[in-house]
Amino acid sequence: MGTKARRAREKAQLRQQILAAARELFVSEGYENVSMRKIAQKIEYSPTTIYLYFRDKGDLLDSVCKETLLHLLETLEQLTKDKTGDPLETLRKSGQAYINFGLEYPQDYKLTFVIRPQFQQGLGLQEGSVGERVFSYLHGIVAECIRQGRFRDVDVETTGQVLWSAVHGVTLLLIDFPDFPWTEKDKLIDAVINTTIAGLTAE
Amino acid sequence: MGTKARRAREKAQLRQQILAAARELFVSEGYENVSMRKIAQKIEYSPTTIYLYFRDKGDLLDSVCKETLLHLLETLEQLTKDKTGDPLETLRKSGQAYINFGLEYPQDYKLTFVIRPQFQQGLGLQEGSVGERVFSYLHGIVAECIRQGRFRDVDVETTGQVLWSAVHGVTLLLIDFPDFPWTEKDKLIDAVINTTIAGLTAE
DNA sequence: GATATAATATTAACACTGTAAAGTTAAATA
DNA sequence: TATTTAACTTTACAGTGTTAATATTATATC
Repeated sequence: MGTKARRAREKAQLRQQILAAARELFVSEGYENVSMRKIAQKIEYSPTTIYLYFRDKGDLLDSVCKETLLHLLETLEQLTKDKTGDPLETLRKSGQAYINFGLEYPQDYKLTFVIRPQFQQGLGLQEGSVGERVFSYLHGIVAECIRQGRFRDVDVETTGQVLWSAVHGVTLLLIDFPDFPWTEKDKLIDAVINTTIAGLTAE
Repeated sequence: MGTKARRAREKAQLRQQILAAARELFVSEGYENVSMRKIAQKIEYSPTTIYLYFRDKGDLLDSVCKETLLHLLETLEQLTKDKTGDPLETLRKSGQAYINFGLEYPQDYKLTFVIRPQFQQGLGLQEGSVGERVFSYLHGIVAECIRQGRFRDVDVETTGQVLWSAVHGVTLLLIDFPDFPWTEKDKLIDAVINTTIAGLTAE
């Protein structure tokens, strides 16, 4: 009596196929240049079939972004499997990883942190959401730095938000203004991270 | 024989009227939710008349953003009329002013620094452009700080870009994620600016 | 195996989009 | 007054997200 299970599996498969097609097109053509019809064509279904799996185009975007956040979270957590070591160093590496993620998948990053808040609402940060988990990851590291007395300010929230501002800022600028006469990219990234951490530790 | 002059004046007037209508709608409804027809209706002309004054919707956006950059530049320059005083303090005030500008006109800021690079190309930074003038303003202050030996790094470009990353980052985050549990807004802004400047000055 | 039922996919339609081309009207020049 | 020029509008096209109605297919029941 596994037909039911098989059907569910097939349904999930098609859903995933739609999602993959949507992501590919969003990334290559830009969210607003992708029509439901284009996505449908790519998966060889009629346009309205998509609506059986997703509420609307915005829901499709939401789902793509959720995957991206999960990917980011995994990338970050991978990095800090070895809990040992200086938390300041962990923070530095996490910042690097965050920025690198953004630059490696610039369009995915923009979809999640720019386009989505523009069309939908902000990040879903409700209890247990992926977004919330990314932040508690950051908070964990920052809290450990504070616990060891490495930071001037002892406010985890503010400190975390300052860090986020810095990495988000440089990531978006590098993505959005590729023609700007940046100093050598890696030098700039290092400078942003070092400056911010130095500013937080300075007595 | 002032008819020609009057006609030119009228033409410029209508252009300005279109621009004003476009800005109002872009700001209140969002760029992608504004149609040429809506703009036309607002100024009580037919939709295609706009095309006699602007190449296309993107050109309209460009022009709106150029005005915004000019407004930003004036705001910043206003602030530093009195050249006296600590350049570090000037930098601090400029950072504050930049962020405040973004938060006071969030949609205009996003149009210029997010939407435009998405639909058109980046900032127009060619010689003498408004964008270029904003940057040379920043460079001037940073250069003075470096001249007085206040910064660790002596690279004007990198230092300027680090500062821009910080203020751009926090501005966008505050605009894009209004529901995020930010620490008190002014506290965060102060923290970003103080941290960055502290990081740049730390020995 | 035939039939009823449920799941899945499609077709047709609506009101809207940016913008190119052609047509119309009013003003300036000759 | 006739003609050219400028300003503006009408019409049209190909495309958009999405809903409602319809059709098709696969499963469950007899």
